[in-house]
Amino acid sequence: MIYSVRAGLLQLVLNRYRHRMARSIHVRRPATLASLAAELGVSRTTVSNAYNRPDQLSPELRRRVLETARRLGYPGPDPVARSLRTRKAGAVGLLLTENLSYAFRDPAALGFLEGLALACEGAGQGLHLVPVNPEREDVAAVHRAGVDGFVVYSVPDDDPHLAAVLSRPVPTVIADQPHIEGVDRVGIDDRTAITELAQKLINLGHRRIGVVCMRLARDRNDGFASVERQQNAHFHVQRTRLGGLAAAFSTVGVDWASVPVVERFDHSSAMGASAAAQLLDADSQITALICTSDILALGALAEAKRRGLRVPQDLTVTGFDGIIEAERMGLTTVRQPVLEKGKAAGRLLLSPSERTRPRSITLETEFLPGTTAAPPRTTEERWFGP
Amino acid sequence: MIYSVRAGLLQLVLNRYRHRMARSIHVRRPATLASLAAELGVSRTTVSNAYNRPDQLSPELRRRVLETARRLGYPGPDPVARSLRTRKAGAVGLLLTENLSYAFRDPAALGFLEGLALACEGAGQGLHLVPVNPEREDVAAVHRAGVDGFVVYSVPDDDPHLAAVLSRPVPTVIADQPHIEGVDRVGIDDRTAITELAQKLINLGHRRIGVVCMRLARDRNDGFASVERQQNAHFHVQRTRLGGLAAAFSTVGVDWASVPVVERFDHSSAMGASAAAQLLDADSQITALICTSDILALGALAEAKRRGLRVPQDLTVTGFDGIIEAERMGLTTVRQPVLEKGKAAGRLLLSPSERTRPRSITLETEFLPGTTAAPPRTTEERWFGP
DNA sequence: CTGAAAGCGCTAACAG
DNA sequence: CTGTTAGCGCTTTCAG
Repeated sequence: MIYSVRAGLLQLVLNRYRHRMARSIHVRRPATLASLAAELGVSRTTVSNAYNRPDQLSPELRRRVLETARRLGYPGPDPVARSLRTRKAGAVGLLLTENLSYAFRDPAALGFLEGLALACEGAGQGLHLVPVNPEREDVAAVHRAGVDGFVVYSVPDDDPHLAAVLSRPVPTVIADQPHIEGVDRVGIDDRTAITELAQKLINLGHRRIGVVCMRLARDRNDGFASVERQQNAHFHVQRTRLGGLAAAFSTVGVDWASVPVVERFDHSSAMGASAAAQLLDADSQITALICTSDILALGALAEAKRRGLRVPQDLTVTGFDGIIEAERMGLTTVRQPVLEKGKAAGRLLLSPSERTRPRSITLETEFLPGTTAAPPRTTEERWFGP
Repeated sequence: MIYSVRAGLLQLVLNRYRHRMARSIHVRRPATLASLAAELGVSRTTVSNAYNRPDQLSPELRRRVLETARRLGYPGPDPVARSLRTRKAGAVGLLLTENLSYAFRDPAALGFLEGLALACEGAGQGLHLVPVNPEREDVAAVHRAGVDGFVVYSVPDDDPHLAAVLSRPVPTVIADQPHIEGVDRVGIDDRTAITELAQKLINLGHRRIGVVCMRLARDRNDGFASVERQQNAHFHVQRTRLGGLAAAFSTVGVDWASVPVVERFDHSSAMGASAAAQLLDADSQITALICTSDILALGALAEAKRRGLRVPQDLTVTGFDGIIEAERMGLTTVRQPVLEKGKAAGRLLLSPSERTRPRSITLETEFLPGTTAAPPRTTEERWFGP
């Protein structure tokens, strides 16, 4: 069986290797490029060339070098030493706000990650996920990362990890937030996108609204957010979306200070549901719930259902992002091209960075009408039916 | 506003930094630990200590060092040089079969990734995703990765990247497949799990079955898989599951050679659907479709629906993995703890590797009855209704 | 096609 | 608490 043969071969290679290692550990001298050269009686350059520039030596000699390498258990040039010498690590670092694992839960972050991975793959670059332990502020991990550049995905303005990244002498691209002058950026026009959405609701007649948003700062505040807190939010995206809503609704006479905005630290649909509940409990006359993300909106939808409120007849709910699940549910939302965003970030970082930096890429968003927005019911309808 | 103040500060730091860089690029001599020491009139050790062992020098001197560093635009010890010296990269490499981006599509792979990321995070280690361009066999990326160890996730027996990983003198853990003697491993007992599932179907009375499986080798074969191909499959997991099914059904007199097994190269529910169609077209008397993954099973479910076949009354469908979507659909399947698997892989790699290697961790699986399996209809029922 | 020289930037003993 | 000494393992001109 072919399989057996191949597996057997692999096993063989492996055993031989382990054997060498066991010995080298003992001898305390794992083969190195220099020792290999010595053994062969050639210069280090030649051995190096055997690996990196096959055309720089005779096939015969190259064969001999490689053969001897195998015999001595030399695993090829050490990547770290090579990186030090060439000043190239062959990898880009990725910094995320949350636990690494958070990114694997949020569809929008996942889309971004996929796009970025695609770009890296295309360029043969590794993707180094920087471990950010949310408990202790372990900025050290940023300094330890051997990478040629960083992509920073959606962090607060005052993130210490971001500061650490910027202090490193490598190119950096920030996705979404924060906006920092002089640093390459890729994102969307949050202001325009949220304004369009707000206008739709305004046109439908909504004036009494409630807002559910993501965390506004690094401190946890699961509850109402004052106007001041909104304006001082450390997350550019949330700040802009709230600001856009405020501006839009103000034009039709809504006093923003009277609009309840509920914030949630953790980004999950369960939090969206509890936030919606808090809003509805505080003011049962609310006709529309505007959520700054689809995840939260999905939770709001669930809460509405739990209360027996029909959407959109009794309550309008909107989201933001355009994740597949939202689309499947017919959520009224704004779609942003997350995959493209990731690719663009990668391209920006890996492209031959001309001296024309900083560069900024703003991707298009699209309003998705969905089926969860409708004109508000009048008070009468509320009591006596449509 | 606090925000403005902080943002302003960051901006300041940044500008100063860019300024230095612009200059250093010109001078062609970015500050280094040595130059900093010279400037300060102290030894390199002292500067190094200022960063790595704060308790080894007076607070005052340390302050001076750090202050001068800032002034000179010294970004702190170069991570690559440090890695070369300390022989620690502070990161683990992850090798996946497919495009990096594939992992972000498959819920099972994603769960594994999350678990692994969690483990790395906990240990303050970075996670270096190795770029595997499926087109060209770019084994070089494996050699270029500056990591302290590798986790290999579910690759074929003869994967050249795996061979490259094993040739590197760092610890390695293989998740799922292949099984290689002498290499640490974490996985499940596929044989037992699939046997339990097969037994359930057998007990329900199924004898005429069809099987949908994932790719069996590195070459594309979207169609029926001969028994020989099944036995020679280069993917241990698929080989074992098919083998388990064959053994179980043979005990009740089913001739495995007569059981149609359809293979699909790409792992998607669309492929599951087309495979199911192929099976049903070939033999309309099939009473149960056994799929070796939930993704494929979900597709089979869709195809059954498309044909107006009721599940489980007209057709039994089973999966494998226990992804959330499958659970939501009530799929009869086997759940495996993917998150735990990832964590275990990370722990295994990062734990103080005693000389008791190789180690192997086998995680428990759980049969999920679901609602997509039922006794087959008799031929009479098929024609005349229940 | 091959070799000699010159570090890349840093840390780790081990003495003071 | 501070400095001296020695490389980590490799690539890269620049000559032969």
